Amino acid sequence: MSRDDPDPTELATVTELAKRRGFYFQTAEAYGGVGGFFTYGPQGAALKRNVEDAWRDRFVTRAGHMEVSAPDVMPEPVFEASGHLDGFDDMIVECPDCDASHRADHLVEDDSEYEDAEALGLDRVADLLGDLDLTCPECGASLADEPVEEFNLMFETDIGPGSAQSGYLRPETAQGIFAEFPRLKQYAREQLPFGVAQIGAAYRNEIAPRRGLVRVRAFTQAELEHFVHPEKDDPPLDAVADVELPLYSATAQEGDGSVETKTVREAVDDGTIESPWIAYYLGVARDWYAAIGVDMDRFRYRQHLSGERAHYAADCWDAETEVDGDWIEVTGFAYRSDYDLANHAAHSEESFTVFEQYDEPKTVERASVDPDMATLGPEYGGAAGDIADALERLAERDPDAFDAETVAVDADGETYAVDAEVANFSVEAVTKAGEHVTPHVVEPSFGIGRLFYTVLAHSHREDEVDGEARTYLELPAELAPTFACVAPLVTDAPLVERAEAVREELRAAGFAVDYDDSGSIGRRYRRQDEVGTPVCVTIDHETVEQSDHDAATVTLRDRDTTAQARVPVPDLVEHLTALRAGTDFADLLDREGVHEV
RNA sequence: GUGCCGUUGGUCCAGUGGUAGGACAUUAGCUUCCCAAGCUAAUAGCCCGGGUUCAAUUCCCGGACGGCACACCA
Repeated sequence: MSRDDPDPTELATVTELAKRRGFYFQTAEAYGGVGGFFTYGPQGAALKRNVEDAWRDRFVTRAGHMEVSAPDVMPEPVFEASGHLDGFDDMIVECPDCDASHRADHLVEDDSEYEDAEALGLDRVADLLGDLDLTCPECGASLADEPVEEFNLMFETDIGPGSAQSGYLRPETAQGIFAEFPRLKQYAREQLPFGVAQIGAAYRNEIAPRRGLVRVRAFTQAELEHFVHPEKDDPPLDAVADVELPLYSATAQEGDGSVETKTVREAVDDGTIESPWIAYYLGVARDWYAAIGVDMDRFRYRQHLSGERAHYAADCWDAETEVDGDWIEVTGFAYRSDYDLANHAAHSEESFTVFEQYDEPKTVERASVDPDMATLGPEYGGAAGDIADALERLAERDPDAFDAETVAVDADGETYAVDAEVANFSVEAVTKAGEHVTPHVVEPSFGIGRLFYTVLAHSHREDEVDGEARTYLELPAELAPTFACVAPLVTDAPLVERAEAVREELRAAGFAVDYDDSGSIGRRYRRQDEVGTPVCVTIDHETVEQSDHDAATVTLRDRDTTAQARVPVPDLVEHLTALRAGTDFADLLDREGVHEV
């Protein structure tokens, strides 16, 4: 399957397999189901966990970053600061004739000079619909007197009894990192750069959940917030310089261009990717996607068009995979500058900067005042405080003003002539040890559910074995929910006993092992194939008859090729460990004690 | 959220104004003994609420859920 050959039934195939084999299914089906919510079944939960572990391994452990776990519910002020409370609001107006609903703010923007109609508020936008004589784009009916309703994509909840405090289910995990930045920077000893990751649930009350796991109301995100110095930190580009990226640039999307493959280095040098940090992560992520089983023929990086880019993001790329004939966004890579930290700093009392010490302290001359409030207070009453502040600003701006007998300052709209002596003006040498820096943020934000869905779809295979149709999941061994299935060839007591012993041994060694002694061996192999179990271990008569019990051999059967090899039982753990780490089944045959069947 | 279509064992489907049938799957037994074989048997279903009717899984209305299109996707 390639992008030239989309399969419109892929969604149906994956959904059917998912339900039947316990990967995922709709939540609360017993109660009619609920839109946009899915429950991961036994195989799915294991596969999802393995995807998360693979992500953690690559983007946290190997990168030396830290991982945190914040609550799903955060208090309202967090989302006031992040902009979600306003920005996540949609202003909806319904057409009285055809019932189509539209974004009222967009209609106003299209027909007026306003660029951000949402900021005008509900009432004003409702008035504008009438003032501008706006009509329904669908049927042309007048929208003049229609009510404009607010729809917030965040789930709201009350914290504590009564209406004490409002909280929201987080619409992205990122804010749980930004809001805790003051603590996290302490932990990182204020040393840039450092990265903080989080894997967790996020919630959006989508208007129209769609297409299985693609658009849901509760989903798992894996986000990394890499805090870097705005000028001084550069990514280790050399590590990924030669990684080839399928890039679908904004220019290509606007013209008749197509996906162009460039190395990370080329894309940075020719300016296709503006931010070296983003380029770095596109490179790291590309190899990671390939490793977890994303089909690279059905993968691309798409640059955001200028219109869809958030205003704070200098450069923004999405990783997209093709499933069921459509491209879906699985990761967003954004250079968020200091947008988030600056906003939290403005809304809270905490400091969201790190203190960067100079190599050498710098001494600068600074003019300052120390107004004599005992004089100012009685003389100017309530204005005294503002006058003192004004004097201070004036000292910084225009120190010469204090040379005169009296100083003129503006406060509260009036000009006051203050005795220069009362201001206590002085110029002193101040030693600066460093400065406060608001870090910039590089954010790769992964949608685990969509990746999970992509991996399922892209690993799905159909072939024929001995004239019989077969379906299997070609999952990377590292990701397989069940790693091995142990099976007695037939249900004779000695074979069953031996098989159970092997099963226990492998489980004790840390493998996810299934056991199956039902029906014919072929049927059992097919069952495991369907959930992507990489290897089956079969105990046969030969196993129990072999005189040297410790050297008895079993059959290993490979999922992808159905090839078989005989290996001694004592070597099983070693061989399976190698397979799980990515060794090819064919390479097992070169190992001592192993032979082909 | 709007429009169209749909919802029948675990899964995929057929069908009916008098409460249902297949295929696959599952379980048990026989058989077979390294790739979904065969035979026998068993388990298991009409999305929810209201209406029309002697009788509704079937017809009508509403809801939930799903698919497609449009809208939406910070």
